Amino acid sequence: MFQNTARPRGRPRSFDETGALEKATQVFWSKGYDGATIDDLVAGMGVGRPSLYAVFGDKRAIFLRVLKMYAEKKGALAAKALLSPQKLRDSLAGFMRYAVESATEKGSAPGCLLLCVAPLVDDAEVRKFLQNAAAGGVALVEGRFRDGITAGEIPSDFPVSVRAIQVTDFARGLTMRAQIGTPRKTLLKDAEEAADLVLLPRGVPLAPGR
Amino acid sequence: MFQNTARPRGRPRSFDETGALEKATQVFWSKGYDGATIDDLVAGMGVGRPSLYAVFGDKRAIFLRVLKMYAEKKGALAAKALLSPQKLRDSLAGFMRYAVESATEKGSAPGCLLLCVAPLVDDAEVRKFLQNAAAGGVALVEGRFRDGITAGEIPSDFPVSVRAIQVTDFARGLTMRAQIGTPRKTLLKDAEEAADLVLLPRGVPLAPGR
DNA sequence: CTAATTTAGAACTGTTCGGTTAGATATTGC
DNA sequence: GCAATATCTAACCGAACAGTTCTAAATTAG
Repeated sequence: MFQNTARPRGRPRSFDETGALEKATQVFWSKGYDGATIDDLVAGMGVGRPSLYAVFGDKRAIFLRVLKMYAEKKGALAAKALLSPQKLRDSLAGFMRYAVESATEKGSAPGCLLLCVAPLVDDAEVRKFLQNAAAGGVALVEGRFRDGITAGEIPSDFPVSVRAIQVTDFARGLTMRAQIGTPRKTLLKDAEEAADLVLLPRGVPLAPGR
Repeated sequence: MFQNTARPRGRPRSFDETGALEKATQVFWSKGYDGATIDDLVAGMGVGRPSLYAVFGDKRAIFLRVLKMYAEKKGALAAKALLSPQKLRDSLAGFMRYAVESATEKGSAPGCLLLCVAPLVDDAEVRKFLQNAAAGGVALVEGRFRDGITAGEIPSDFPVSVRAIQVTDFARGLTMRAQIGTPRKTLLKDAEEAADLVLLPRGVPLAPGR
């Protein structure tokens, strides 16, 4: 019944398109954009060279598709971590914990494709995509803060926009430290501290006059 | 009188060694490590190909020297921004402002060699260097916090270590956002907000029970 | 002025890379 | 079974690249 698209005529492909892209993600992730050669992709994706060009296009096209797939998956999981029903503080901690965990995953290179690899690609479309993705992340956190206001977890004058940006900056910082080899355990602890920090009430300055 | 090293015998060099390394910094900064070819370095440094190999060694060796020179310069300026005699809050803001300003400098690529380029280099020595540099940055901020305690700007139970890490994480986040094209003005404003945040007193939780 | 020494410039070499082409292989339609 | 179609394997091609070599130029020592 699900044979909706009648099997195409010629020799069937020996690879799965999205599966190949997921493998390509690993290649770009571990070798970077410039560092990844076509041969690396051919080997890593399990797709023959001519098929690679025919099906996906050149390296840039593959990278863009990888980037979009990666961002979608990562965004969905981040949203899940952030929006699952729990206390605000735990939502924020979960969000940053997720950043740390995915950046320190065994089997993948440390760091994050969106944060550590893609920004180095000198390409207008990539840049634009990253800006949108970043804005989306902030919006997600902002939304959670606003829900927190509705739920009475934080006061209605809580500086939502500012703190949302700070949460994402923290996630960036944690991810970058993952990339240079900071152990997961350390980063998870720092994520908890960060969650506490961004919820502190806007203060009277510490030594007011000096 | 300062002709301490008697002029060497052969044909004099047509380039200045540290000057060439500074130009190499720009090359790596704008093109990344993998993206920079020897020809790029030859052109950018104003050094002939054979001289480049004779004097500096291969690309990796050049990069390591560039990295050390860059870190030394950047570290000194960061320390200056952080330790100049002013209120603690302004020191911290100055530190992060400096991160933003150097990451959004006109004429250089956005971002930071230590943060955006070097971590992608898959090399044990580079990794080690980056870890030390990161630790040095935290230590610098910690020192400033401790001075603040001595000066009575913050209470003696201020969580120095935690907040120092958070300051550096913020600087990382701001720098990464610079790289994807966030305008300097925005980042400078965020740096100020970050300085305020990391000085907030360790709080009683907002809605204590839930 | 001449020989020795060091760098500069240009050309050379083997390798890797991106992208394409040609022939073999597997599948569908009839 | 046979033609048509689509993919796979392998080889190929020109360009770019890293690293070296060879020769010309600039300087010092004597």
